[in-house]
Amino acid sequence: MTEKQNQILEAALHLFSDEGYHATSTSKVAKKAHVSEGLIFRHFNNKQGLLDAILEEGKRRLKILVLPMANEDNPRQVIKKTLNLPFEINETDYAYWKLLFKLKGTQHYDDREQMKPLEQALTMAFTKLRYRKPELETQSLILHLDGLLMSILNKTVKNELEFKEFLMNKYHIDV
Amino acid sequence: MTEKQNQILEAALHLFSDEGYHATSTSKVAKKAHVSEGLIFRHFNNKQGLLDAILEEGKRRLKILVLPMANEDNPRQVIKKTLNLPFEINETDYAYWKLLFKLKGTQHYDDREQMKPLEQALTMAFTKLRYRKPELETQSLILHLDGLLMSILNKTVKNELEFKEFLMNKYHIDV
Amino acid sequence: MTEKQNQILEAALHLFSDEGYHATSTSKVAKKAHVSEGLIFRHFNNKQGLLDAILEEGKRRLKILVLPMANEDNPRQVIKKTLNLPFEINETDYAYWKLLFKLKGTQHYDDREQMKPLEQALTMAFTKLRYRKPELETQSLILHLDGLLMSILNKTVKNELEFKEFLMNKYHIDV
Amino acid sequence: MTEKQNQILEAALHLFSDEGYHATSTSKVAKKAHVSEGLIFRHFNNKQGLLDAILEEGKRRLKILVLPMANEDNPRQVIKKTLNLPFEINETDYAYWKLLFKLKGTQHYDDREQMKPLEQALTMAFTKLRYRKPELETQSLILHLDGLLMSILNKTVKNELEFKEFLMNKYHIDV
DNA sequence: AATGAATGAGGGTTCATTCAT
DNA sequence: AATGAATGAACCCTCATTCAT
Repeated sequence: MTEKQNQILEAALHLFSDEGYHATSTSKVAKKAHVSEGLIFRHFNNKQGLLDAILEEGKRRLKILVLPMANEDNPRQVIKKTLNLPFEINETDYAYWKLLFKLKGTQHYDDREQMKPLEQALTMAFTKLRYRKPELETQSLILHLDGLLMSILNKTVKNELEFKEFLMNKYHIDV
Repeated sequence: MTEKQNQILEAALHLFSDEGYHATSTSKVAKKAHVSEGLIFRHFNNKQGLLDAILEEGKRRLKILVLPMANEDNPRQVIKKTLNLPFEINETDYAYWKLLFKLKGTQHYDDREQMKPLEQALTMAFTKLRYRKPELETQSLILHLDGLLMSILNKTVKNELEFKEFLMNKYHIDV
Repeated sequence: MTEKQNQILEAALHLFSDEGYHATSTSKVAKKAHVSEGLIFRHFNNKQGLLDAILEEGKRRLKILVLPMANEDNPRQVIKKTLNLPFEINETDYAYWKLLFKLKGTQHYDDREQMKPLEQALTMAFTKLRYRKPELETQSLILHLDGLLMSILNKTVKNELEFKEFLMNKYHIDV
Repeated sequence: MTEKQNQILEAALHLFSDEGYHATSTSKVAKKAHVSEGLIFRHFNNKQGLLDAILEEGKRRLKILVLPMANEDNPRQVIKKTLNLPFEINETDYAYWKLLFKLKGTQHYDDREQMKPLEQALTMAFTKLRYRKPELETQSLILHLDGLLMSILNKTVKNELEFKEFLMNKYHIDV
């Protein structure tokens, strides 16, 4: 992965995630990456190939993000870390998430595969904590997270900290 | 609103919501609506105008969807109806929601305005039911709903009925 | 067939036949036809479609060119008219022939179909004139014609009239 | 002439002659020659230079092909060898001829220079054989040959052997 | 109101060519 | 000599939009 390839990926990631895939022209990407337009096609074949490369990298990052939960034994810690996730998202991951949400339902990209370990960890945690329906509990928490994340990405959440505390309380977790 | 105008709006709604605004050309819309391309511009000025008209209609529908909750006095009924919302979505509204989710973060369309009545109704309900933090409870429920709706629109929900029951139980509501 | 469509076809015919299909850009065609580039694609779908339309018209013209021979009973007249063909080619047909020769071996365009009537007429004529091997005689004459035509199109023939007379003599035909 | 230069020339020859000069990209040539694209330009300056080199080699080969006729004293042998020419073309020369026919009328390449010796030999032969118009006879035979060659290159000749015999007979030559 | 021909800007992509290594 | 990254112009084509009818 050369320097210029990274510039292209970075520029494309931000443009795609801000304005959308179809609304972003390859020439805009080239300009933002300070690179000739032709270079994009030399390295990624075509625009879709560029998107694919970005999504592949996104998968990698998502896997890493989910790792701490999968490796955690303490059930309350699993839930706590999960709830913390949307609030501790960093600059670059931020863009990946935004892009993923935008592509949902159009591109054939399935993030559930990456989510599997998280689901399993959560179900295990809820089981240990003797919740009555651990699978549904997991499903519910993940949907909650999805909505929350989307809301954070669109900057429509006001009282972040207070709300996080509230969620923790719901699952009887000390902050 | 003439017959042809409706054909255009309908065609555009489904194309925009399925493939996305930028991925849909006005010529595709015209073809699907069995109408000349020029007519779109006569009636809606430009492509953005077409989208605006659709969103306006979406607002109207959203308002109607939210009405039953705003008019309900019984707090448990408010919550119940709210939770039922994503499971009872009809064919056409379906497309509107999908479109709205796709536009989130790009188009300057604020659906919170339409959601206000629902928020108020829920906060009122949670207050009546003596929840400790009614506002946060409302926020949480709405995020939950958002995630759920998105998941339904992308057809990634399996056990719909069971899950609905589970949610109702969370809020101590009989089905 | 509108006026502008004709302008496009004409411009393309001459450019394709002078410089070659691949060496001619659609923008050059548009410029020469005093027409916007987009119009080419509206009317002919794509560049290949433009070529196809030209070839179709070429077929039509070729058919007409061959008609007099097919309808002639007098065998010597058949041969005479055939030999006259390459010398009496008009301005526009000229371009068609040139194009056809350039496409030979690349494009899947078979002009033999159009040549069939000529072949039959010639074979009939040679039979009537009691040539020993009429089919081979026909084949030979047509190849001769091909070479001659190609040479004329490339302007490498000097003594046209004298040469025509010579050919006529070969087949014992009075000029 | 290094090994790689030859690979390039060979690859280019076949691609140019099969698909045409303009339809063949330098990258395709590089790939087929198992050579980097840059090398083409180091050795041949530019694409046109590559074509020129091929044509130069073609001239050389044409000269050799024509040599036996120029050196032949027996007039019937001159004609016989000439008529045999298109039927005995070898694999590589095949490609050269095909390319030459494709370039006719576009590139400024004059093969008549190379044909001169053949023309002279033929004219001499026809003179010796007391044909009435040796020059025209030569011209006719060469055109015939051209048409025949083109037809062979495009694989539209069926009964090669029979036809060759027929031609020989025309010039009273025993096979 | 409605059509569809026509436009010109911009789309993604390929091209011949250059340059640092 | 040889590579392959990099360029920018040009390629074919699609787009939103306008206009005459």
